Formats: sequence, C-alpha cells, structure tokens
Amino acid sequence: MIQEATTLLKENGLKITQNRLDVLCVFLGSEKAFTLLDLEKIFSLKHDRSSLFRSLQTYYEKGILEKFCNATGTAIYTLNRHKPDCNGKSHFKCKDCETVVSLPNLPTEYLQLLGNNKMETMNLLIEGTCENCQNKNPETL
Amino acid sequence: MIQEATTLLKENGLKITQNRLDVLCVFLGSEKAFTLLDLEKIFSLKHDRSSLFRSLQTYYEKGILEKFCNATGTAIYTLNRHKPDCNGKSHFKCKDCETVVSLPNLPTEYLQLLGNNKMETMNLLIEGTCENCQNKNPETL
DNA sequence: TTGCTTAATGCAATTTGGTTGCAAATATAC
DNA sequence: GTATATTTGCAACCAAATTGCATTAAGCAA
Repeated sequence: MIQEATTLLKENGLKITQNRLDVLCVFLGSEKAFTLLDLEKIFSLKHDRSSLFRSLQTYYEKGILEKFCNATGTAIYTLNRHKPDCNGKSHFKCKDCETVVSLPNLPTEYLQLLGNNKMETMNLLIEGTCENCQNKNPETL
Repeated sequence: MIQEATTLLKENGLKITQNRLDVLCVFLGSEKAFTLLDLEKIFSLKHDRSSLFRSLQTYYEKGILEKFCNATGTAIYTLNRHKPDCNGKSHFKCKDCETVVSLPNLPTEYLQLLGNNKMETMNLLIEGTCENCQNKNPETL
C-alpha cells in the first residue's frame, strides 16, 4: 500500500513525505470517508492538523480525493475511484459504518428539468444505512 | 407582504415580532436564497445575529423555509413554495443572481441504483447560471 | 555524499459560521 | 392594564477551516 501511495505521489509530482504517505494510506486502505477531524484523531501526535488539512487539500486539487460535505456542513473526503459515469459529485454514505460509494451521474432526463438554466457544479449526498449495516442491526428493520 | 407574513406566523402559532416579520418579508419578497450572514448584513443594526439565527431555525422547523448547504458547507435558506413532487432537498441556485428554484425529487429509477442501501436523508444542490443571467451576460455564451 | 534550494511542516493564532446562557424586553391572554 | 411565558440582545463559546511564519526536510546537482 505504501508502494501504491508512493507511485500516486510521484505520478502527481508531489514530494514523498511521511505526512502525505500516512494520509494517503488511510484512504487506500478503506472504503470509508474521513473528515479532517477523523485524521486528527488517527494521527494526533504524529501530524499537525494544519498539515493534514493541507494534504487533504492537495489531494483534492489533484483529483486523488473526492470532497463533499455532510448535512452539518463538515467537509468529507473519500478516495476517487474513477468509476466510469461517476463525476465524483454524487455519493451514498452509510451513517452507521461510514462507507461511501460513488453514485452514477444524474440521468439526463432529470437534468433536462433545468430547462435553460445552465449547470456548472453539483453536489449530491444521500445518507442512510447500507445493506451490510441493516443486516447487522435487525432492530432497525 | 406584511399581511402575508403576519398570517403565516399566526397559522404556525408563532408570536408576531419585528424580527420575525422582517426576516420573513425578506424571503417573501424575493426568489433568492439567503445565509445567516446575508441577513446579518441586511439587518446589521436592527437585529442581532442570534435572533436572526433563531428565526431561521424556527421557520425551518415549521416548514416555512427550506434549508440546505452550499459547496463550502454554509447553510442556505429559501422560501418553501410547496411545489408538488418537491421534497425541499433538491435545488438549483444561480451563482449570479442567487435565485433558487426547487427541483423535483430524484427519479425512482435513479434511486434504484442504491440497491438495498436505504436512503434516509439527501441533499442535492446544482449551481450554475439561470436563463435570465445568461441573457444578461452575452460574454458567457 | 554533501550542500543547496525549494517545498512541506508544526505551531500558534485567526477567521468564519453556528450556537447557547441569561437577564431584560415584549407579545399575548386575561 | 397586568401577569405570564416567549423572544430578544448581548456576550461568550464552540467547531471547523484556514493562515503566517520560522523551522525542517525532500530532492536535485555538483
């Protein structure tokens, strides 16, 4: 995984630093989404918040991470898996296990409802309970 | 408009206060969306931020305003126009004139892509340029 | 390998947006 | 008009994001 991270950094012309490797490995090793606060907790002593923040920012700018915000307005980051037909702007996030999956782009029939209003950016977040977590918690059925 | 505001307040069992009337009239008199900061600027001397905040909160709870958040996570409020098939969670916002329109619910075919993942909440914001503003600014064509 | 140059980091401080406790002011019911 | 409960303004606080700057470290070239 370190290998994968190193390659990604090189491909993007970024210096290989411990901070960047650590942060990237968190994402490479999980399907979850993380906030800056999550990373602060993981690396409380090892890395400063501002450095973690700057790494996330850099990764987002390079298209390595996707970024969106939850209902309370906190920024959430997740690995960009470059799924075809996914623009990285539509996600489903499980409130229980925090797993995030990218959703396909909105159907053109829906976007036609915009009429002559021109779309430039969009952001869709659907939150709920994923299949796994529903099965784990029978009381929620 | 004051009349309309007064009626709305009474219908919702809310006391008629200057703060509430002022805030509600901002929304009744416009198709735009406003943040707390916007209202602070409008009423800088007349009303305190906390009172504006509480009015917005109350209106949202009563279903008079819709609330969602923009790309940077700031809460945005707009009048709930009770359009059929609109759940108040999908919006188009013009980056230029700030006009907001509610969009219909996502099509069921799209939601079926969630599979057995169960949706509980959602938030869709599409930003761009509305028809009017495109015509006003020919250089963007 | 060493030194050089530029970029990244840690720390402290700041900004922004949201939120609360409490005393004073005010709307409504009587 | 008066009593009562609600709302308001103020100040303070909180959470998340962001920045300036001195220090440190990465990577290139000699």
